[in-house]
Amino acid sequence: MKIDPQNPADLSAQIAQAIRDAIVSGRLIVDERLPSESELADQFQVSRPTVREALKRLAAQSLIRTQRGATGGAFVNRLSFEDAYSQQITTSTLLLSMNAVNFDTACEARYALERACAVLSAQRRTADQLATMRAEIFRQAQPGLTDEAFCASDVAFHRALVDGAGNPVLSYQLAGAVEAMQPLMNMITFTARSREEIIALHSSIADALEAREAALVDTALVKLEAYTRQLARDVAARRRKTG
Amino acid sequence: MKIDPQNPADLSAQIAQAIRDAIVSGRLIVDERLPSESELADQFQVSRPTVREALKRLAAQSLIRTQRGATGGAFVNRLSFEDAYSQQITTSTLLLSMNAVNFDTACEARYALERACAVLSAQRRTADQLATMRAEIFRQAQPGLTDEAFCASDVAFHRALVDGAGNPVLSYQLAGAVEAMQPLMNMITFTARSREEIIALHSSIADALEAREAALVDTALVKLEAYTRQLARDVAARRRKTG
DNA sequence: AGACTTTTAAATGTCAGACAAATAAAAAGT
DNA sequence: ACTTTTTATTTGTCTGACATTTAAAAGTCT
Repeated sequence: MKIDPQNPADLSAQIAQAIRDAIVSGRLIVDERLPSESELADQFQVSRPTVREALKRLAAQSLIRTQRGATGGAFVNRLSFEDAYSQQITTSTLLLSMNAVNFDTACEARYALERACAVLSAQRRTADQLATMRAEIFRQAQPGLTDEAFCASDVAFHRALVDGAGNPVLSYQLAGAVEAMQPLMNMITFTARSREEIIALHSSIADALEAREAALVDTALVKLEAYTRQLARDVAARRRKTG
Repeated sequence: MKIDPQNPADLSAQIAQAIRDAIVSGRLIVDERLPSESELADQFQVSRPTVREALKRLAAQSLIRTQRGATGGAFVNRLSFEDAYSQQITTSTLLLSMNAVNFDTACEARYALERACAVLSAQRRTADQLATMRAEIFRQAQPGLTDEAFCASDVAFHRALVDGAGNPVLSYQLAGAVEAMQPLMNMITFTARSREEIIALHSSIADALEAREAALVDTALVKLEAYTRQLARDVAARRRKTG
């Protein structure tokens, strides 16, 4: 692991990249302890604060974890699916909000991915996952539920649907797409009437999954997508009128 | 923006989180300049190195960029799709390699997502994207092509297919899935015979896209997935025998 | 006056050395 | 043999300084 002191880029960025490469290439393995900060400073011929900046960069990506104390230090972190989820969610959320992604575009992407899961979910969903979905539908039907709580329940419902595919890689990929859309969905304030319609569609999805009918799940999801986009158009139209 | 000095967590992590929250919530907007490191140190009542560690954490997530010089400083970064791609690719790659994800699981996820794109791609692919795919197929047929180059061309082919959907959010989501699998794919050393088969399937995909026949694209992708998994099984079986 | 050069100020990047706090192992004491 | 104390190591933080980059301000020449 070496760096180029002539490189105009930050030393801490170069050091972080060198260590990152070592991890990705497998030269550093999971749970292996990195040299102490002082040793790294010697190795790279830089000061300890510079090394620390590099290590913080890696920590921000969950590539390492640090422990204080006698046997402490920086350890290569096993990137868990959970860590990956949360990173993907922040990235996706920012991407959508900062680039002013069209609602239709985000919606289309989300349902395209979700329908891909639904086929597998119809084959493999567990009784437990189905029960989760039914419970969320029940919660959604409660009168007096706030918009935020309704949306959160919606996310939980779809999360269960996605997890039903029994493929953690798929779940990870979709977590970002589904959750990142929540702020956009929150902008669609639901009337009692539109909630009813959504709950009905959720129910037909659950029914189809219970019967393991992939085609029916797909149909219901297509309808739900169309309805969601319709609601968004209505909100936009109302804004143009009043605003 | 405040932090809790009693919190046992690292001050730099707390500060990073406080600024991150401000960005995600929109209190800090794109291209806005953060206070200088010294000013932040005063605000948070910590030293400048601590502030710097926090800023490096944010820089590692592409949330800010820094500029030196008189009018320099840290600026809120517009997270580009490209930045998001590369982050997703490293995360996905590590996730797959560190968690010893089953090849079948990764493969299933990848093709499920890709088939979701293919439907849209059949409707919207441009002549340019189709030409890219044909060019990659041509490259793949060159004798003497290394395994690495063949795999890279394979990635480019599928990338064009995904981009054909004309939905940047979908492209972003899939970049990780497709590219992260390349190391796993590289483990399947392709014989001349299996290359032929893959090229034939690629051609049928391109033909179907040219004719805008979504169903045919889907069929070809299903075949390609089945064949890929078959190849992986063969390699695994051969390893058990010889190793 | 206008164009060019030099100076200056502000900001990040880096360094050195120090102390605090946490932690586990080693040493001491009961 | 068990408990307590000490000690060494490592990360976390602070202070202060200097280097480097950069743009604006000041100065100079035509």
